[in-house]
Amino acid sequence: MQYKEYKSVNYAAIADEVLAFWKENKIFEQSIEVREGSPTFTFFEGPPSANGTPGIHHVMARSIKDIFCRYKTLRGFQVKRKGGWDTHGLPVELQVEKELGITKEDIGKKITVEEYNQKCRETVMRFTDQWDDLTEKMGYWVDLENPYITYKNEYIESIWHLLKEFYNKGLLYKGYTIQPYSPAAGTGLSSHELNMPGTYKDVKDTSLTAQFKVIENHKSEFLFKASEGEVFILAWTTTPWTLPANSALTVGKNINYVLVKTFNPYTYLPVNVVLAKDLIGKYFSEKGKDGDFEGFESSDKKIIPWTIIAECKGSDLEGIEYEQLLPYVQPEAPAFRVIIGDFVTTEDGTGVVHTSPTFGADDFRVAQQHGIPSIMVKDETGKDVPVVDRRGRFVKEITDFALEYVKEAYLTDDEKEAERIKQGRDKYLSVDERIAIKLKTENKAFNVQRYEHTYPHCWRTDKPVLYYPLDSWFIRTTAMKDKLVELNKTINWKPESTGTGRFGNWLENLVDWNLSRSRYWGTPLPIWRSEDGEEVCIGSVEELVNGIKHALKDDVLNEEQRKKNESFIHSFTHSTFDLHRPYVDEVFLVSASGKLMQRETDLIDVWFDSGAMPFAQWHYPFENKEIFDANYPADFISEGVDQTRGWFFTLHAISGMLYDSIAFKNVVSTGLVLDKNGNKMSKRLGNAIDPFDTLGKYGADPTRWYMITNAEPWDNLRFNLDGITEVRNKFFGTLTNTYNFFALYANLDNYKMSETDRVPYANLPEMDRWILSKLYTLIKEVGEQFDDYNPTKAGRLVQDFVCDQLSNWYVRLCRRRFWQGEMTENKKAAYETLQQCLVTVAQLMSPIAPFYGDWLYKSLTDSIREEAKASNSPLRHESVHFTDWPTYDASWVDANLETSMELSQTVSSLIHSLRKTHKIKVRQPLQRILIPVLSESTREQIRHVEDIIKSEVNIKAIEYIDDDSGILKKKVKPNFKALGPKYGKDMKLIAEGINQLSAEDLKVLEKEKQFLIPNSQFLIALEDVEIQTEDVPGWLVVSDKGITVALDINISEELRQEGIARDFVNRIQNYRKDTGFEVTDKISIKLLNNNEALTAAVEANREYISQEVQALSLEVLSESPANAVEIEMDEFMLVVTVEVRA
RNA sequence: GGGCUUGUAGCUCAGGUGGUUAGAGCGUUACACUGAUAAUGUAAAGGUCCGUGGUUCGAGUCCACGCAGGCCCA
Repeated sequence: MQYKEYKSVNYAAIADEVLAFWKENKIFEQSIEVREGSPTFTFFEGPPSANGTPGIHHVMARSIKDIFCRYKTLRGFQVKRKGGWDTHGLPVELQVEKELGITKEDIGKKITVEEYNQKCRETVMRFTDQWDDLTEKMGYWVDLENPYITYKNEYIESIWHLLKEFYNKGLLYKGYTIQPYSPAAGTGLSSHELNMPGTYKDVKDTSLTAQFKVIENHKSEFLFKASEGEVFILAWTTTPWTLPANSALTVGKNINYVLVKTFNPYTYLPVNVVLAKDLIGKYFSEKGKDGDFEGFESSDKKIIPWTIIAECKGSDLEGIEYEQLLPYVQPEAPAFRVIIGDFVTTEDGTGVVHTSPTFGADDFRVAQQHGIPSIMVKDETGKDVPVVDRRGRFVKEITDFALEYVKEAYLTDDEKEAERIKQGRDKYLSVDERIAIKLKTENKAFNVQRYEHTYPHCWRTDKPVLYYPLDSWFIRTTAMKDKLVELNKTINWKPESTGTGRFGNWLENLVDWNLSRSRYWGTPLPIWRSEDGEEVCIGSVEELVNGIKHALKDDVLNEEQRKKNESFIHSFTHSTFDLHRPYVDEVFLVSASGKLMQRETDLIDVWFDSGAMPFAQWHYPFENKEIFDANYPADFISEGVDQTRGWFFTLHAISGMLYDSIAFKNVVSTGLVLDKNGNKMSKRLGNAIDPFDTLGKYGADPTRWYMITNAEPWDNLRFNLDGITEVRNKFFGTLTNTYNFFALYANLDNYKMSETDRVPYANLPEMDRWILSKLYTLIKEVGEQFDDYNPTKAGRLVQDFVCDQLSNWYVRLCRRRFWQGEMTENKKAAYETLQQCLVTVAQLMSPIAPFYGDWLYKSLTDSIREEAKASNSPLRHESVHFTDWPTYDASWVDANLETSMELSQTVSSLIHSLRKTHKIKVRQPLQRILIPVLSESTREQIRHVEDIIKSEVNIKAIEYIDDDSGILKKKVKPNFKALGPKYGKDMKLIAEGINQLSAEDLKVLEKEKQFLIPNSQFLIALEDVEIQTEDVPGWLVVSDKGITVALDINISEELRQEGIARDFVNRIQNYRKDTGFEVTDKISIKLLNNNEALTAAVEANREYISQEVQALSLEVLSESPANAVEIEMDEFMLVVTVEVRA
């Protein structure tokens, strides 16, 4: 037996079987070895974190990665894919804390940093077994023998090298970010701490709407033209103490603003103010609208008149300059202008946001984007500091309020009393209140109110937090923004919108990358600093060790520091050192001027870890320079679209900024895997799908095929197990059936393919040429889709070919060729053609369904492997994954033939439809069909496939009628596409005219190629209409896709008898099968003559019947034969004996 | 609140540059076929193309504004 036959197929079992084969023969390793010396195709693995268990979405994401690596291997590239593990970061820390029952506060108290980090290191790799298992079971080929692991010293050393590069280029600097800060506790608060219950409290604060006086110039001209006198922009704040630090006003680009003429409610001076149109009602009463301006001065001033004198968009206000509101401290660069921000709303205030980059996170970001400086003062060491100190007090430069707490809550009762006496008032007035008073008197306040809102408080001191600038280390991405934007344009994004939209916008609005994290488990920032700002950035372990040695020579260090340094040197010489905290914190260096330098305690953002992987995975530049050079940048990466600002960005930023290169050429950003109802999967909700269960039950191939072909990778996938069942039955079932059909008969015929001895094209039957034409077209299109990184379309093409063309048409129509007669050339051609189709399908599908593809390939070709090896022909490979992608050969493609076959399919379908409506079953032969054809080429195309149509629908003859026959009725339809551009508005008239054309008119049109629509001046051309045939009088007619078919349903006696004979054959065949006869058994039949019509039909078709059922004799008896059985036929009762003849 | 994205049959999805009757598979129903048979074929039913406006002779397709879901960011 050349070909294995399979009774029932379990796709999970196939995967297991093939996996065992892969493992035993190291097929993955070989698939890389066989391409040694070929061009490389580089893939970067975005590392998963192994501290969680894998989910079904990982199967999806990794299938995408796997597909293109396999595809490129087939295309002749060597594809190395190094696996990796992401090991640092907050999730690991949180998990450890949860398991130990501790909080961040306890680190260094209940548990040492050393122990804590040790615990993290153990935890993070806890689930690697599960991950490895999934990787294997889903058929993902990635090198897990030598993965990169981000916590390794080598990895960290590479990162340090990169950081030093940034440092040397002046792109790594110490700045600040705005973070929640508790002056009372003297510490920053994490978002976690801010989210603790009870931190947000309702408080009443003094809110203030300030008037910012606009400077008249060309930008603001339109405001002054519309008004007389001074123009102010109104901005609202609940923290008046931040006003001395104001350096910009932010408006919303699309918000509508108005200029209102009115009076200041405190000074009663005439003013013109700008605010959002939607918020007019908050500041002005309806009574004062368009009120009496003239009489205001002499009135009781209870109703302030106002009127709108101009309107504009926020974008019109951009760039307008204004006078500094509280000019205590001058900025170092031009400030005080209107900028655009996306966080402005019209829910509160005036639709204009007072912007202070030192005391607001949004403010900081938007100011940085627009190059607006912060209001800062120099401290005693010359360092820039904000106008509020770390205890929450104004600095001395804010003269009116020097050294006063900005929040009343920071004062004790005693302090308050002392202040009250100093102020000389009955009651202590807070800084906010006194700023309000000051502004009121200076005609700079438009509205002052007590305002109740919720505000976060420090969970330890219960005092309000400040948003305050805290030290942070940054990478100056803004300096290289243009370059990053330019480089991005050379990346092929799938889908494009992620690249231009989400990623492109992100780059356009770039702010400096904040690297600092105040944590314990991560890559330490390799910067050592002295108290007065001398610093060194360490770029390698060697540098560090040299630095330590140098420090030890000096006498700056104390005894303990020396000891710790020596301890590090000791661990280094014994190769037990660790670049994590706390060890690196215990390294003390000495600056050039002989000052002690300690490490900045920050860790770096874990995203830098993953973005550094192109370099760090190879320990570059300390090792593997050649490998790195050959594998940079990546040809292809793929991750979830949520990584756009994560991994995609960090890869891009590091490569772009340091090496002026993109990090990846092609990127597929994938969507989410949702549950079948479109909800996010989560273990908590219990709607998560277990990947191991799924793979075990359905097999990796149907699972992967379903995920890939159901939705394009970048769309969200609604994951439904029923979908896998469908794919399994429809696609894999059909394909396996087709293979089994091939194997069954090939084995019976003892057929064995040869790669060289093939039936030449000239001798191939039409059917074979057709399916091969389809096959070559398929090869081309599938390749194009894979090249375009669209696996969905590639898979769907393969699926359609297998189900619709190969199985439902080629095999179904060619069945006889396989089972009848001796091994003729025709039969040989059928085997060869089918086998070629199947082998090719195995190749084309193998990137998506790697186990099944290999299984199919091997089932089809194992029997000739030895010969193929000997002759070094294409099928010599043990695995489909070593083969070469089939070459597209246009000479096999016959478009004309493909059209013909489509016509035959259409015509057959039409006749089936007619038969059905008239309840004439296919087994009843009919005499003829009539096909009206309007062109000779159509006639030729149908004639080509006449035999196929005839046998498919069981008719004797096909006749054609054309114009000359005179019986053809034609229908004419307007061709809108052609008419539209010519006539436009007159379309309706013309369409009506065309629909009313008579048969005679049509004739004229066809003859003259043009026609004047009656009662109009519209001269239409032949191509302006579509002419179709409609009716054949006296026949049963149906049309579709421009083809009309008429069926002759007269059943002659002869046809009727043939129909009966076919029915008879059918019953005998069923009987043979039910009784368990072998396919090759010859039989004898005895039939009781109990009906003349039946007997006559049998007699008339004796030869046909005998041949079909392999009867050596067929007797009609007048008496019931011995051991007769009764078989029902539509109108008859067969009484027969059917016996095997020896 | 902002950016990106999705919305077509009960379900999952197709529907270049606008062209008048919007398709496929699954599911449902009916019928047929019967040496691929735990397979296969044919057909029927099933649609406010998310909504509202607009552009156009003509809109599922283009534009605007909404609604609903998703992701990321605030």
